[in-house]
Amino acid sequence: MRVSREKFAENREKILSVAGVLFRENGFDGVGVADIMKAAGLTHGGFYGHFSSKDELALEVSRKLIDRVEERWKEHIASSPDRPLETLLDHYIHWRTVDDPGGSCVFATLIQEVSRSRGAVRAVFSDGLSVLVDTLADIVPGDSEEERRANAATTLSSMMGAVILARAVEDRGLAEQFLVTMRRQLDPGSQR
Amino acid sequence: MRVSREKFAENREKILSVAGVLFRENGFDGVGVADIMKAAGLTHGGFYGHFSSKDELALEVSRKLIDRVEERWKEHIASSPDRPLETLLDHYIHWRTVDDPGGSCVFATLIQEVSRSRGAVRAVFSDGLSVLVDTLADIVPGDSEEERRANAATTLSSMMGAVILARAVEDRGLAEQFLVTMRRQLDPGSQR
DNA sequence: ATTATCTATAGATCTATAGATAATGC
DNA sequence: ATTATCTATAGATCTATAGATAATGC
Repeated sequence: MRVSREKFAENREKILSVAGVLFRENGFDGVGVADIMKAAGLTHGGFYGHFSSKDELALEVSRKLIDRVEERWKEHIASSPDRPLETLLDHYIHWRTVDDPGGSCVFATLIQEVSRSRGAVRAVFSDGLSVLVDTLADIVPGDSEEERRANAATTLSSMMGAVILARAVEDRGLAEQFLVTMRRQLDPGSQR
Repeated sequence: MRVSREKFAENREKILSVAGVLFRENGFDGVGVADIMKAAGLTHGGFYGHFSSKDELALEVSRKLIDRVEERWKEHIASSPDRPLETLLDHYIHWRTVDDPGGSCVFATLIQEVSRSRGAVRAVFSDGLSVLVDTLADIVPGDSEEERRANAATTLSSMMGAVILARAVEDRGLAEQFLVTMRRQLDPGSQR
């Protein structure tokens, strides 16, 4: 079944898209090429017409998902010039994020697995975090550039830490504690 | 080759111990039974005389490593009655933790993988986090029990978040930023 | 101390699965 | 792009045996 150039490109996007969800839900090691192709409505063997290996797919997906996080953050910030940090925090520290790992921030789902690895994927994640710190440094409170960068670093750790822990606990009340409490603490209107 | 009762028990502990390191370094899915047995100086087949499955081993190892974290935290706290939180933070938010995933806090290495799973291992991790919040609630500042529990939750997220991110970035300067900045921010002597 | 029994381990093997390749078809 | 196939790997099982433990005897 040969397919048009257009359909080929479409299939490739579909593979990238379903892989993005499945990788975030199950980890890179937790999904197989066959699973991904099945979810994309294609057969196993066809995969290698699009990507030379599962690793290459992981790299492309990582790039795409990290770009998406960066874009989204910038959109939230741009959409609310008078309270950009509050808007960003409202979107990030939220049940939606916790309950939909397959559709939210890659870092909150895959950082640990990636940190154990070496190579291109790790580098992409590492750079992505660096960009997020830079982005936060522009909207976080602080009297000097240095202080703002410091605040950006703690804010990033805290945001992601809260979501990661909220996902880990089975007690919804405790999970909520992680979210609500952190949201309140990071609010620049309230303190610090 | 039969082995004395004592040696048998010793072998079991050795398996648990090397598995504890290898799991933290590579993830549960990242090490095989054969790898673990080899590291323990035994052969693959012998494993099933000690544990009925890899899952059972993962559960025992999880229990052991989580108990160890709880104990360590209590020791740090007991060792320094006038500044328990500072002492705990000094030990946790440290290069030692970042650079030795195989020998430090299980949560900082395996939470994401475990969060994706269901079953006994997940439950053990979940309960473990709950215990750590309780532990922190006793030493964190706050005017009411409620406020202390809230502070405990944010402190836990922040501590772990900082270590997780510090491990993820390749730039040592940025990693240090995550650590040093968070250590300073969480210091009860300085603010909040 | 001898003999019989028991059992932890080694090593081989089985089965399922996963990534990857090759042949075929349109 | 499909379908079949290949190869490597991983968890798990099986069998034989070294050698520890238990029962017996002096």
